Amino acid sequence: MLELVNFLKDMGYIYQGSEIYGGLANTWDFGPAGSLLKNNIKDAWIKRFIRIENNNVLLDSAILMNPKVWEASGHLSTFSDPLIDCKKCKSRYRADKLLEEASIDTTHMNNEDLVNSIKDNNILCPNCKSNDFTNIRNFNLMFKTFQGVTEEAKNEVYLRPETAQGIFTNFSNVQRSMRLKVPFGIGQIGKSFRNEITPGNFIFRVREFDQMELEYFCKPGTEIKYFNYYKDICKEFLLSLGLEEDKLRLRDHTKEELSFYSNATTDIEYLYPFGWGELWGIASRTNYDLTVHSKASNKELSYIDPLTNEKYIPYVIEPSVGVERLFLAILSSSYIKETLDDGTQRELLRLKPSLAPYKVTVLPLVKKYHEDKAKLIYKELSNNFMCLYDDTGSIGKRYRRSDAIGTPYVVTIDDETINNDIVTIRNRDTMKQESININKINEYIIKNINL
RNA sequence: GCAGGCAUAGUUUAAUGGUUAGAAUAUAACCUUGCCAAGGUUAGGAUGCCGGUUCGAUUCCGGUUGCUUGCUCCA
Repeated sequence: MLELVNFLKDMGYIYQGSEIYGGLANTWDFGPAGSLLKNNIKDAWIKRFIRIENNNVLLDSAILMNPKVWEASGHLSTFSDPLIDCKKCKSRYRADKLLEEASIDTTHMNNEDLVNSIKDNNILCPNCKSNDFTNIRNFNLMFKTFQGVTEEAKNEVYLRPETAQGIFTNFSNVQRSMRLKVPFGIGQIGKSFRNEITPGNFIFRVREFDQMELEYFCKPGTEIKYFNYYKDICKEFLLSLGLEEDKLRLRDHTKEELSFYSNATTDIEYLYPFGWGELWGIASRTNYDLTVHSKASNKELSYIDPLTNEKYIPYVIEPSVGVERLFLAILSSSYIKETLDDGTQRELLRLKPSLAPYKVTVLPLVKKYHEDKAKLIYKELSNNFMCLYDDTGSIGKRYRRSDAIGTPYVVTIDDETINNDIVTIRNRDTMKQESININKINEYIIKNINL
């Protein structure tokens, strides 16, 4: 993992956030190569879940929303933990967890009840066995900020902890303006923010992250069919991005584990360098979200079937994946240490060509003879792909550098190019070289890259 | 948030209470080279940050920040 982090920094993929000021915990910046890869991942998702699935559409809703949204969705109350500290040994616990461990039902308790119950039942600190606890402090996972010029409570707003609520609140707008018939889906890619207690594992758990969420609305009773359908295409999508089948597993949530609003949830997990971790959550959320928003806003959020005139609140299937987690999974599986014939090792990224930040590296075989022509070809190819130009060091070194950053093709310009317009193009995966006319380069690459 | 460990060029590292902190690799320039990390010359680049002890601190002490292992937690 540490090797990968260093390598990614070296290749311009990921740097630590605010590095020159000593960093800021768990923030990461995506460099030139990383930001291109991130965009390619998002493009691939849009292609598969919005373009190819014909009845799905895209949305880009605001990060800041009316606080009533979070009240209605339950995030203000249930998205927070009641934390208490032991005054003696400074250990920190969740008050409800402490009581539940003593088999006490906390379902309807507020903070005051929890404190009293801990006292009444003489619950001891599991660490030092004392019974001297602080009061409960609510730790809400949502970031709070202020809208407007004064920091008054009435202007409090939250950074969204998920993109989904922007979809639910726009359900009617989207359905009517695009004249959509159930079943249909609304997808969104955007930043979400969670003030996690314990972030870590590089970019796996961060406080600021990109989500790619789809809410697929369907008729009640058909949700399991679509739930299974999306489980399949999510997995198929991951395989198409180059993840290994034996590093993926589907894990169904048990009844106890299921969120209160869900009747089925499956996590697709990936075997990261640090172990198995959740990559993609696919949840059947019933009609919970639209129902609570309909009640809280006093707006009709149901759908009338145009054929049967049946009126219902649609059920929803939600496949939700974090871009950073997918990014890390893709890089983990493409990062390869290869031992060469002479015994030396090299590191490279064997990225799928469609995801590679740069598609072609253009090299003049000898700088002083071939530079002008090479630059001309580089400029021409840049009309169609992200390209890199490299004229420093030996030709072999430049081939290797191109491989390291994950570029699938190298075009080399030599005397043949100057005299006859013939270049050498080399494929990283097959290591095969071909001589082709400069007019055929575009065609050659498009043919081999599934854009 | 608690407890422990760690912190020297981009990376891997050496050394030291006292002269200019040494190397490898990477990077850049020039020469050479005509298809897979060749060679030569040269250049830039480091003791995380703040404070204390001391004539003098990268070294000792305290704090802080970051990383890391365990605990806690992850609707």
